[in-house]
Amino acid sequence: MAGFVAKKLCPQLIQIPLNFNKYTSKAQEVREIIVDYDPRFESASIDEAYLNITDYCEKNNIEPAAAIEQLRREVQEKTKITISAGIAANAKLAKICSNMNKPNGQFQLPNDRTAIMSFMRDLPTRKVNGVGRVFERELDAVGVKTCGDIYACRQYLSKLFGEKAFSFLMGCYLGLGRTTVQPAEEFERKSVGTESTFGEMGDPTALRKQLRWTAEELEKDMVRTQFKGRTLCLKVKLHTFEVFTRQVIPPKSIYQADDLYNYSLPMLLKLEHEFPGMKLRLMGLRCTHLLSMKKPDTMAFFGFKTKSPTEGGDPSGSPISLKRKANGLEDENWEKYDERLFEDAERLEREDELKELETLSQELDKRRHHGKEIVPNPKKAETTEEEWWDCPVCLRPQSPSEKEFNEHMDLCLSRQTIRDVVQETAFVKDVSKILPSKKAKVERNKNKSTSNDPKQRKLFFGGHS
DNA sequence: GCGGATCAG
DNA sequence: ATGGCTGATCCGC
Repeated sequence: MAGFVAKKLCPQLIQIPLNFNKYTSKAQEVREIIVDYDPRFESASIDEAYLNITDYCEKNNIEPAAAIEQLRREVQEKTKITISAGIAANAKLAKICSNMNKPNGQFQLPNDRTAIMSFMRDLPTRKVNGVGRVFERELDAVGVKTCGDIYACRQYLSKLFGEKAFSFLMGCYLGLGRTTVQPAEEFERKSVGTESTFGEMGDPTALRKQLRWTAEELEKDMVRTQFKGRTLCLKVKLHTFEVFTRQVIPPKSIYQADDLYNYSLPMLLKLEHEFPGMKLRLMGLRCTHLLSMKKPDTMAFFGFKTKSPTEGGDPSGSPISLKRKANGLEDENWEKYDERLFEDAERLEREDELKELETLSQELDKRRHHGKEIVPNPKKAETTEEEWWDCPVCLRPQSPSEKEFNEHMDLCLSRQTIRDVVQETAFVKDVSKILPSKKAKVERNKNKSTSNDPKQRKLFFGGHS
C-alpha cells in the first residue's frame, strides 16, 4: 500500500526507513539454510524461494510437511525471522499455498488430481500469480470469479484474451504449473534500465540535463551487470501520468553514458515536438537486446554457450533459456492440459457462440472504459452515516466493509480514474497545446473500435468522448 | 520490431 | 495531487 494512503488510514502509523543492506544480509542467512534442502533452489526475489525437496525427502526418509516444519524451525532459530511455506505438486500451486497460512505457517496441497481440482474450483482468480487487478476485473466481467468458473466459458476465453491467456487459464483451472526449479543466476537477463521520478519538469535544458544524469546512472548499471545494449529505450511519464516509450537501434552496441545520451537525445527532442510544452514527471533509459561483456570463462561456468564466434559470451545461446520460457504463463510438455478434454466444446453451434461472444465482449468493453462508474459505492443502504469510512484518496464516504473498501481504493488509484481526474483538472490550463495530438489518437482508436478484436478496444483512450 | 499495457516483487 | 523502481511478457500493428 502506498505510504500516503496508509498514513491517512492510520495517522498513528510509524514509518521506518528502508534498509536494503539489512534485508539483503538477512536473506543471505536464510539462503544459507535452505541450500541444504535443495542445492539448486531458485530465488524468486529477496524474500521468496522455490525448492524442489523431492531428493531431500527421499534421502532423509522424511515427509514433505515434516521437512518443511523442520526447515522453518531451523530458519527461525538461526535467523530469528519466521517464514511461511506452501507444499504442492508444482510452483504455481506452491506459491498459492504459501499464502494460505501466513504468517509463520505452512500449507500442503496433496499431490492428487481430485484434491487439486477441488482446490482450484473455489480459488479466486486473483490468487494466481499472473492475474492482477486488471485481468481479475476482465475475468469478472465475463462471469469468471474463481478458477473453477474458467471451464464453463472456455470457448470464449481464447477470443477474448488471446491464445496465451487461454492456455494460462486452462492451467489455472486444472492446477497445472511448472515443476522445474533452477538457480536465478541461470536466467538470462533481457534488459538493464533505470528510471526516476521528479517534480514536474518542462524546461528543455533541464530535461537534457536529466537525460544526461539518467545516462550516467544507466552506464553504472551496464558496467555492474557487464552488458552492452543493441537497443536503447527512452521512457517518459508526462505530468498527466501518461507513459510513453521510444526506442532506437544505434549503429553499434552501447553502454557508455556519452553514447546512451547521444542516441537518446533525438528521441527526447522528437517527443518534445510531438507534445509541445510537455512536462515530465519521470524519465528512464533502458537497454535491451543485450550483449554480454563477461569473459567467456564466466559464461561457461554457468553453462552458457557462445553463439557467435565474434561476440564471446552472448547469452542468447543459453540452453536454459531455450528450455524455460520463464513468462509464468507457460507450462511445458506433459504439464500441459490434454486437448482431448475439451473436444465437446468444439461441437457447439457457431452462431450462438458468436452472439454470446459479442455480449461478453460488450460487457468487458463497458467495464474497461468506465472505471469511474464503480467509484461511488453502490450497496449497503442500511449502514448509518457515522459508520461509513472515508476514502483517503477521493474523500468520499465508503461502505465500512474491508473487502469493498479495499476494492474501492484499488479502483480509486487505477489509471483510468487518475486519467479522468487529470482530464478534468490539470489539463485545462494548457489543453490547447496538448490536445491536438491527443485528439488524433482518439480518432485513430475510434476507427479501431469498430473492429471485432476486444484487445484493440482496450487501446481506446479515456471513456469521456 | 515498435509501442502500449499488465504484472510481480 | 496522485503507486517508486526494475524487469518480464503479451498484444496489435
